[in-house]
Amino acid sequence: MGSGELSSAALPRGFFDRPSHEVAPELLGRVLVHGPVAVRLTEVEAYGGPGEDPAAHTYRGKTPRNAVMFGPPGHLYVYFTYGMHFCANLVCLPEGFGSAVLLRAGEVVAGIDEARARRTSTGNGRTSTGNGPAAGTGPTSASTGTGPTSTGTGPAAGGRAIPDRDLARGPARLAVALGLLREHNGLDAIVEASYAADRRLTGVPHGAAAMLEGRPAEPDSIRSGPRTGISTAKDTPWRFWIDGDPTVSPYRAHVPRRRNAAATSVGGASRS
DNA sequence: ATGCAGATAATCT
DNA sequence: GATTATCTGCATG
Repeated sequence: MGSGELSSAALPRGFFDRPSHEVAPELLGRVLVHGPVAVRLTEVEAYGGPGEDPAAHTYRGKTPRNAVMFGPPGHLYVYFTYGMHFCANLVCLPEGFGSAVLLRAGEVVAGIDEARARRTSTGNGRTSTGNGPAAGTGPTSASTGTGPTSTGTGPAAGGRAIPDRDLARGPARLAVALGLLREHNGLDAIVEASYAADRRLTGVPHGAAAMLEGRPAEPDSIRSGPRTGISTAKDTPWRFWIDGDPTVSPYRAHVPRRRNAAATSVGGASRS
């Protein structure tokens, strides 16, 4: 069916009206659409509610930042972290319960040119550190998704092109590829079934999001393990991924960032 | 292939 | 003031 991925039905809100650790594994293989870009989820992490999950943003209760997590299910919780990155979650359980699933990685299945442009340029608040805008002229479409080709096409002299598998490999990269920013915090990812039937979601308007059924991952292919980048609750195996999928991000243990000795010194006469 | 350090700002104590 | 649900480039083996 060619690009059949985008013609799958929309997920109902009830799908997210469950504990996040139950929703998370079933989210693998599903497709999140935002404007022209669609991503097939291959890696996610569940985060629980107040008092039950020390690693969750909601552990200490409701605050202005995590308010969306306490709202109705199926909405996007987008937060800013490390002074430069956005990460996207899908809210679970009914209003009043603060839990969600962090979207850690996926495969871009539509709008690959747009996704690459966002990841390449300084587009979404990304600071182009070392490499400049690369002046990349539009590479070949390769919209079929299949075909591991596209390697040979000129990556623009001077700057190497981002491999397809890395476009949404990691939570911050996934957010950039989908064009999710602060303003999309709270955006509803559940669309009306009638809308899905009429438009077939082949062209979700810019600014709108939609969760599609996609093709759920085979249960036998799902793996689980400890969550990434957290300093607490390291024994809770609430990270789920599709075994063998090249877009799954490598596991990285949390490393306490080495503080600047001068900054922490109490009376430190440390001169720089 | 693996490891480290820097960037950079909102949020919470 | 410390921490952070991270990414990237550069260094080393």
